[in-house]
Amino acid sequence: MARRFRGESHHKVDTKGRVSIPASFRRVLEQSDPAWTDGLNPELVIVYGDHRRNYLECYTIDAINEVDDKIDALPRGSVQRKMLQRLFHGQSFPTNVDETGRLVLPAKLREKIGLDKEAFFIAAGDTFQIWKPETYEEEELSKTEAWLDELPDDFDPLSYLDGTPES
Amino acid sequence: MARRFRGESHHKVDTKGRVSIPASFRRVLEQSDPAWTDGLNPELVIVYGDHRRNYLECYTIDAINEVDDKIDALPRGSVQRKMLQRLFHGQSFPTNVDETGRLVLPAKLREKIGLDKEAFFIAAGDTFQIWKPETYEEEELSKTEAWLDELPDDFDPLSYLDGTPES
DNA sequence: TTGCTTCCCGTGATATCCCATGGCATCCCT
DNA sequence: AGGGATGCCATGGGATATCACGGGAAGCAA
Repeated sequence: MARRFRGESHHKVDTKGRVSIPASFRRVLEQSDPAWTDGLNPELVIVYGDHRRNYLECYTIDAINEVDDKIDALPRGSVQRKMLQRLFHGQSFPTNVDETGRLVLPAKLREKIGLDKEAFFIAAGDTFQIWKPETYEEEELSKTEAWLDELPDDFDPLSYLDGTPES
Repeated sequence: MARRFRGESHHKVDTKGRVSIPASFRRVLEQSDPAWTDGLNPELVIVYGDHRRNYLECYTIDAINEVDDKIDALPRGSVQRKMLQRLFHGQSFPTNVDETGRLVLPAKLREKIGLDKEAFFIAAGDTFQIWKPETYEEEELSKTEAWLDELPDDFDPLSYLDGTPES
């Protein structure tokens, strides 16, 4: 397993759809792109998914290759394979970080998640996500809170790490 | 394995049946045509299939060669071999991208899938498909949704990748 | 001729590339 | 510990190349 993304931050989106990605994320993208060598710009794949997904998920080359390999392993013609191909091959956008460490998000993608002047980045293991800040706050934070509220006051999420069965 | 197609987009079909291929798809077609060198126009094979298929499936040269090899490996005279030959050799149309990055779809093919003024392109692994936009939206998107709707709200299709048993 | 197909040329709209700047954090020298 | 000097980082703007798309004219066949 290559390096992991870590952290969260906000960045401006300019009129051309350009947005700086967190500098630390760039290091991970570089390490996880087999074709990358010093001086080059790392590639990545943005999966935007169907209409109900309201954020962009960014995959390193290693991560997307892993997904592709697994899709290839599914039986040709199976529903699952078709669906996953549609999701990961069809509803995705391959791109690369530019010279100055930015990503350009096509209008289509910005509109899809309602991105305007600002974008919110958050790490998620070997991928990271791009959200419209308002969406994230309203939907995701409240979800997490609701989840935590259901648990006993003194509950420590860490206990999940050791294979505690789900509630 | 050569490069993969990725992404989806809409393009105009003019009165002559010409339609631009997504620029990124062209790069894949070039890489996957053994005869291609800079300046040339890549070849490809359009498989249109029997009457029940309502889209066109486009194969790179490498991809179609792979299919052909597999067909050749089947026992001569077997039903499977005959059917596959009919589908991939008979019901297909070899062509090439033109100078300006377009494909010319003969009237026969356009009529078969009801193509009119606009075409929808979507990647599917090592091939891509051309749909009449309305057909795709009505038939395929609803299928995908039905599939997703059956799943729990917070279900991630990715979990299929790790050998989760079928529901 | 009438209808296709093929080739060549033109054009507006993006997308991409290249260059520029202000703000921090770090390093280094004294 | 001051006080640059240095370098990465986030952001902006203009120039240029590419793309999607349309139209005309030549070639060819019925």
